[in-house]
Amino acid sequence: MDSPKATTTTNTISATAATVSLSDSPPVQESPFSNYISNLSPIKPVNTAHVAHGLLGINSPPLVFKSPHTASDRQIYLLRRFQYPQISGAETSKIDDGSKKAVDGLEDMGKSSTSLTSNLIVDAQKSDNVNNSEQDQPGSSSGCVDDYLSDPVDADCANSVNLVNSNVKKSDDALQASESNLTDLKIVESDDINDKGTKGEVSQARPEQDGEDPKEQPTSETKMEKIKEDGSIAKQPSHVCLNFGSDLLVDHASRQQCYTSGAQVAHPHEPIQLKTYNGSEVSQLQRGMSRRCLQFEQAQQETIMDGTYPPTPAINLFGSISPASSTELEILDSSQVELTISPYKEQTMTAIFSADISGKSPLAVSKPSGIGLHLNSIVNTLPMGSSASKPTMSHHLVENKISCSKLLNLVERVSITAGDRVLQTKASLATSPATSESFHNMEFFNNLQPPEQVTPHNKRRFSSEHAGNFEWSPSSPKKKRKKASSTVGDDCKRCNCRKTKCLKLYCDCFAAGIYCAGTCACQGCFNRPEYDETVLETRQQIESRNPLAFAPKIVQHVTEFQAIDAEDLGLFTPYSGKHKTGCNCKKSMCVKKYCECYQANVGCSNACRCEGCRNIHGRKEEYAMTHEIVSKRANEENLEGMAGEKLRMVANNKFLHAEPYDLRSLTPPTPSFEYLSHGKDTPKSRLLPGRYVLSSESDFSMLPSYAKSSSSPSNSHGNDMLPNTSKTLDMAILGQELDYNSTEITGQFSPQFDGLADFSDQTPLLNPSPIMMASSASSKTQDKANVSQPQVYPGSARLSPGSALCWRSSPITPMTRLGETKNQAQDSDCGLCDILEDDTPEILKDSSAPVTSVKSSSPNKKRVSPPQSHTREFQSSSSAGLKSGRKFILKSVPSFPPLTPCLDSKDCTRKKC
DNA sequence: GAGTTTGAAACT
DNA sequence: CAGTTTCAAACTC
Repeated sequence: MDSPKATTTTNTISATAATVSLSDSPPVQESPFSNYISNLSPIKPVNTAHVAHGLLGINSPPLVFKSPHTASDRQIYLLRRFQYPQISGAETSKIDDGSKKAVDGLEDMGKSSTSLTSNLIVDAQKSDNVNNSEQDQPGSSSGCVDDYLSDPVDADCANSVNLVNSNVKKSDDALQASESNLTDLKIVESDDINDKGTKGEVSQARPEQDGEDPKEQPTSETKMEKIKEDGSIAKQPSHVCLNFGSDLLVDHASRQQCYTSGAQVAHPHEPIQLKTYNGSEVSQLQRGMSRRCLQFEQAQQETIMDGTYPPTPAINLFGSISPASSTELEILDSSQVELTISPYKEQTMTAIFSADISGKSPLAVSKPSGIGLHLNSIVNTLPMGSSASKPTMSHHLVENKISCSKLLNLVERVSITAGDRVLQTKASLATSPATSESFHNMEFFNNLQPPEQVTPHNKRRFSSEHAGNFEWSPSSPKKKRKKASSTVGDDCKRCNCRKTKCLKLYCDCFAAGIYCAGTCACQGCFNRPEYDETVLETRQQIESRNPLAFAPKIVQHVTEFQAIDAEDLGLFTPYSGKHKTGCNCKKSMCVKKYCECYQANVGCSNACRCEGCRNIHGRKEEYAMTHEIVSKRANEENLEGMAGEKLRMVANNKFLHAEPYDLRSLTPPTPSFEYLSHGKDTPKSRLLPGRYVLSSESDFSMLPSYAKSSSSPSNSHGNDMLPNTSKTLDMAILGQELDYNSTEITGQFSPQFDGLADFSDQTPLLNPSPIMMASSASSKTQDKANVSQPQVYPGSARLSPGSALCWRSSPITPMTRLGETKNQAQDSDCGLCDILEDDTPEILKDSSAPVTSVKSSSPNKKRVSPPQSHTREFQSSSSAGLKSGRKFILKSVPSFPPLTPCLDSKDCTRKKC
């Protein structure tokens, strides 16, 4: 290394970077150094502006639209040049003349970028998602260098991306090539530094980097490090971002990156947008990080695009997909992701992001095609293989969270919200703080993915559908065949349809509102984005016949939390969920996957017409029993008027998430427990509790995916009142429900509960995620689950409101609904109630009304009227009242006394009875 | 991997 | 609404 030169150059560079950062982030370090540098380089101001552009640019279709940024970019570019030479070491002098040499630098950049990209690509390939995104981009911009030139910002981004990727991924090769790239990297770093300036603390970078990328740096990194040191800025951020991006596929990655700043992959398109949004918001938290992410992402995209794989090669993953479509899809996904992410992430994050996302979404919205997010599938998957689906979700979440936490300290929040898994993942990450986050992320992903092969999943999820069917169909029929197994990791379903063209409910994908993916072995599949119209039409037809056709079959009572925990523990908590329509098994005795209840890990309920039911998750008989018991309790409690108090409590928002847990623990004592214990398996005991006490919880859990987020908002209403919260959640969750609910509500819990629930499901939630976001992304635990699921769909659903794919999520107007949801709170409540009914109906219904089948009894009405009135009074604002009525009763028992005392007393009383 | 079984979805 | 057929997954060998 040219120590002297390098140092000087580095200093200058760092100074410039610092200045830039300063401009961006006012408070950033103003060391004499930076000042000096600032004085030296007039460019600084430009950079700052530039940065801003970059961020902004990110928002918009990233790479593709470069022109706008040119001016600022160029300036940056110049800076880069400076850095570039510096980085190279030999060319320190260039730094000063960087502007002059800009052209050369660009060329070099291009080369380096290409080399880097190639390297990166390799690494990226590791992270399929990243690659995919990148590839897509390439298609758009064939010439990296040119692109850079045209858009300095992009170039920077690309460079940064490359650097980041290299660092993060440790694709050593990339780094080597990066010498030339180093300049780029430096530029990026400078940006990072700027960001870091504020985040100096966060930057763990160096150590990590060094450790991570011993190879990489030979020159560039070392220089970079020096620069960073000089600037006292850590490079890590960039690295982090890279890492995240890679892991996260397109959407998630980008978003995550922004948030976490760690995402390696950075999906060119979406990520950028995300970053921009995030950046703006995040800026508050950590401007530097966000910016970096954004820039990096862009850069990556561009670099990827430009660099090595520009056009065709990139196609590898998505190649089949049309670039435009892919981009659009990605965008959509990103939007979705954002939504989902937000929920996953902490509320704070979510709140901010959600807002941003919403803003972004528009962009994404551009494309309705997307879609596919399979709320249904998700829902189904959760129950089915909660573990499987969750993992994926958790992964994303975790990743996102992780990055965020590190950067934003969101981790804690995440950990809280997230289930054990998240925590674990975080822990793992945390464990090796020194190591680059990217590493962690990488490892993390690897670990996570391995089981199910993240790449495929991710692909599906992210760009999923797009790529999916097209070229990917590598999956052997077996895979497809094994939905269950397949579902494991992915939430995605695989079908093997031959005659239905995947346009009937026979097709799991279609039924789940998801487009068939490449992993599907279907023949003559029309369930693809390409045939959106056909799909939508078909869906409409089916829905016309059966409005609930696409509604989730299973209403979950169990909270995701439970599921997650159970999974972690190896326990399977079953679910308090139940099959809406019930099964009709005659030979399988509900102990095989032929039985939808069993398949969903749900016990059979009154709705089932099965013969010789032996469902380990809960027998039909038991269900009835528990139902009765519950109903009785509820009635008693209701009578007591506990509900009223509880409602008040809820209003206070005192009880919230915690309660559910507590309730669970508490609830056990309740008769239901006993019953359950009888029931079948120990697990049941839990289940039952979940159903009863949890009813509220269960609601959460069920809703969680969608509603959970809402729960947070609902919190205000009063989480404590499980019912209330559940209601609110439900509301939020089911945008559709809201609509339906409203109608139903008016009707007061008309017997349609099932229908309602179904509606919620059916009606495309628009996007649970959006709802979640809007509602409140707060619910932590739920958020996780929710997030995971939502993420998948959100994008697809959103874009194509019409797209039935998302119907559950009700992609249609998630955002609007959100707002609506609140207003419609009442409606939502109804919807919630419906859901709840489905979920809790048993209990609640029983409690409130006869144990018999929900529909027949229309339990809602019974209870609802009285309690509702109360609830309404209390919570005039929200419609929760209706549901609250039911739930209140149930919940009231546990929640009240919160818990122990009351429960005990109650239990005792009950037992006595 | 092929064939059978099963139950939901679709049809009449 | 009930019965039958069709379908694809789940299961078995």
